[in-house]
Amino acid sequence: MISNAINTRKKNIRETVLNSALHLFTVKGYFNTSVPDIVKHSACSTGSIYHHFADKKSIAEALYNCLVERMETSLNEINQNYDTTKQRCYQIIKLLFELTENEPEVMRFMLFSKHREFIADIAPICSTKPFMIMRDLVAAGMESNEVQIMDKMVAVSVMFGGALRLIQLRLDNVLKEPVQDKLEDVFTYSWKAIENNTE
Amino acid sequence: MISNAINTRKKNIRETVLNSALHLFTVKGYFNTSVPDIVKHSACSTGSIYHHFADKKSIAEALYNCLVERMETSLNEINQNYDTTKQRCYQIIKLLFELTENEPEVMRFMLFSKHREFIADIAPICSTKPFMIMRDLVAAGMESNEVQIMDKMVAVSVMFGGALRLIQLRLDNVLKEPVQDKLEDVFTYSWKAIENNTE
DNA sequence: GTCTATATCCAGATAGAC
DNA sequence: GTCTATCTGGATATAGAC
Repeated sequence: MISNAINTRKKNIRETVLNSALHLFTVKGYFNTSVPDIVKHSACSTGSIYHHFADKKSIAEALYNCLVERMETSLNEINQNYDTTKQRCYQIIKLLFELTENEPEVMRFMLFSKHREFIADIAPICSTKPFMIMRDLVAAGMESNEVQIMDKMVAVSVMFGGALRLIQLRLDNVLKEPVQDKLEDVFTYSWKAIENNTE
Repeated sequence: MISNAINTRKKNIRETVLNSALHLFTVKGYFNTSVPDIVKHSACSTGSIYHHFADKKSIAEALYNCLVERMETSLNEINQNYDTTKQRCYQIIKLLFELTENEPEVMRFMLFSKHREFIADIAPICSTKPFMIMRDLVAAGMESNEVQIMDKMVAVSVMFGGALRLIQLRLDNVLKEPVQDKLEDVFTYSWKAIENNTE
């Protein structure tokens, strides 16, 4: 789930701990989760955990980097498999919505934890790398005349802001239905906002 | 700043503490702020603080309720002073953008702290009351034919998602310019997404 | 109502056997 | 590499003088 480690058979403490941490961090929050909590949930000993991770903070960091990397890979795949900006944007929202329903914990941790509160020097670049892919994607759409010329930050925010907002509402359980039910709608309207129809 | 207390002259510990707490919570985060930190910053003693607040959590609660209430008032004022959905949406985004630049701490605390992590029983209704005002506003726009008929959650998310996303980028310092510079653009494009032009 | 001094608890982290 | 037992600091919260 977390890593695509090679040695899947031998009990991998690192991975076990990361899975427990992901669960506990998203359910109780980082600060409400103690290392003893992780010990209990993962059934790994304190000693083992501290053998594999320098400290509690490092667990969160490893988790974060791992998930961001996975997201980056998925986004790059979408860029390879689809050619128009419109298709790519659609696929990205689809991916985000699927993740929200299938792995809400992952989504919650990636999008809505305040990482800066517990990860000391989060590389601002890394933190926003998936964001940058999306921004560049929209910018490319402007060059190919698919998207209206406008401020790039505005374009990417308008294109994905609605979907991200829906995800948040869903994770907060304000939205009761699966967020996928809204996929076609939210894409259609968000795209309508930025598309260039003065062809 | 925080409260409109009557007795502004006599040193008001409650208010002083709330101001310090807002500052510290947004800069360092709730969990990285200790009561001794608040003691130092506010220059109020531990004893005084615990005389006015049951515990640390209660400080955050008081702060949160106070800010949400203020926001609610502002939104209601906008509803009174403007009649079309379009104008109201514009004014709401304008308000949010002004708050972002003038009182970024307030904005950060309201929009992006994970309150559920530290406020025990946050009334889900209260937590989303400003959200509900916005939703109802957009819904009213559908009845008056200003806004296309669509799922209300989708509509409110698309209408305000872009602006909220820009605010987040600004608070995270990814966006370097004042977010107001984007006001006209983000409103224009977001509104374009949901407006009804089959009049 | 405000203060200082202090009790209590438990988190994060380490030591050292196996 | 994994474990149990334990240290230590600092956090929340209280006691009690003024």
